Amino acid sequence: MGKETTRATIIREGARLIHKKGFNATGLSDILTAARVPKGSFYFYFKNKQDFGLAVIDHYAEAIAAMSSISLGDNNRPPLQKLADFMDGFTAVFAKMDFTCGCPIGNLMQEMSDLNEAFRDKVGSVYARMAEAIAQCLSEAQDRGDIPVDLDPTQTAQFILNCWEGAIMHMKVVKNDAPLALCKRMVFDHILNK
Amino acid sequence: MGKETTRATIIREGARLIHKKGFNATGLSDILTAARVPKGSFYFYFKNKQDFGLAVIDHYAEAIAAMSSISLGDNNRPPLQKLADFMDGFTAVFAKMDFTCGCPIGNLMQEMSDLNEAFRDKVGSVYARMAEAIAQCLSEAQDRGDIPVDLDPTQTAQFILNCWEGAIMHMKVVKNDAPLALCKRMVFDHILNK
DNA sequence: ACTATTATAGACGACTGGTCTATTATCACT
DNA sequence: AGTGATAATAGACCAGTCGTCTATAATAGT
Repeated sequence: MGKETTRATIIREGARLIHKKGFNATGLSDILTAARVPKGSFYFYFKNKQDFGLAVIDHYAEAIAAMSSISLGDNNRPPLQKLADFMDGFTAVFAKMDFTCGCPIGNLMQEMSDLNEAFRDKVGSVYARMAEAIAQCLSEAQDRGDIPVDLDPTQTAQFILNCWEGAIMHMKVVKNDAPLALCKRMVFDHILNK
Repeated sequence: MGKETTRATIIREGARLIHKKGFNATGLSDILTAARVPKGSFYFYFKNKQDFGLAVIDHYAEAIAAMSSISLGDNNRPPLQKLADFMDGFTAVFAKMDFTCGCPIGNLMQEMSDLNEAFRDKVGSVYARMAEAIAQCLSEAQDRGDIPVDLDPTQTAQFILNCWEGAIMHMKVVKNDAPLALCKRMVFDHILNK
């Protein structure tokens, strides 16, 4: 890979700032200063701020997919261990950021769903893909008899992801990993426990 | 009393708009136009926008407490029924708003925790009080032998509230009550089921 | 070497944000 | 009623917003 394109730099810096401060609280000037790209270039690469925001969501989706596949994609481990690794992996990432920022997709779901239909559609489909990845994992666990047969993998995955996002939200307030640890324990002890 | 209402009107309209669009996306002009209060008056009643925002959080706290006590405060019903009523009550409110807006406290937790320490402290304590109300209810249920003895009411309440907030967040994207219904079912079938 | 295209540069405008000072209306009390 | 204090309003103010525009520089294709 050669050097990063200007467009990619804008997206990367924009993603970082939007993750930290939210979409509306982040100005184009902030982003362009951070990316050391002049304002005039921005409108060469993007139609407007919304168009740019949608590209940032794609960036988040890729980052989350990459991060998730480290744990959920490791088929040398049993499915429930993959799910535990998934949670532990993200917990470690959040800890490294001092429990700030939270989930970029979750943040945009909250902030933008009622403000912008295009955002809502896009974050919704990213969220659905995250749930599918977990559902796939649960399905494998069920095939091996590791979790109860009466659990619907799709529904259960959806619930677990929602719990997890709720825990992340709470984490942003208390600034420690207790909500994440609690979520993991409750899910494994009471939902996935045979 | 007349002076009180002007201030109260600003808070009420501000709370409505901030609930709908978020704190940063809501301008003072929007609020003051809606409240039919001239712009100059605002800084007579509030020190600045942050000071105003904190007052709006208090307003939300009161509204949520009032709404919660309808269900959780009705001691003629068994505790688990109170919790079910609590969920059903909020589900009905959300349905009436076409599943927009979500939880005003949850929204501000997401949006403001990393932007403003005073907001973080205040929404955090409101959130804690919500969890305590549920914990109290679970404790009653435990005393009656309605839920397993090994459940810690405080921790369990925290988990349930986080799940619920995660479900609300998801609701805002899918625009139906499925995440709320799923949350209720999973909590009652797998966490509180003896 | 000479156009076309791609990309950079940043001034500029129309508008909105929150904030503040000056001014007017209202009230309590002699 | 007249006076002083307080309640409330009016609107100026400027920094900052997104977005547009024209001018310039670098690169590619013939």
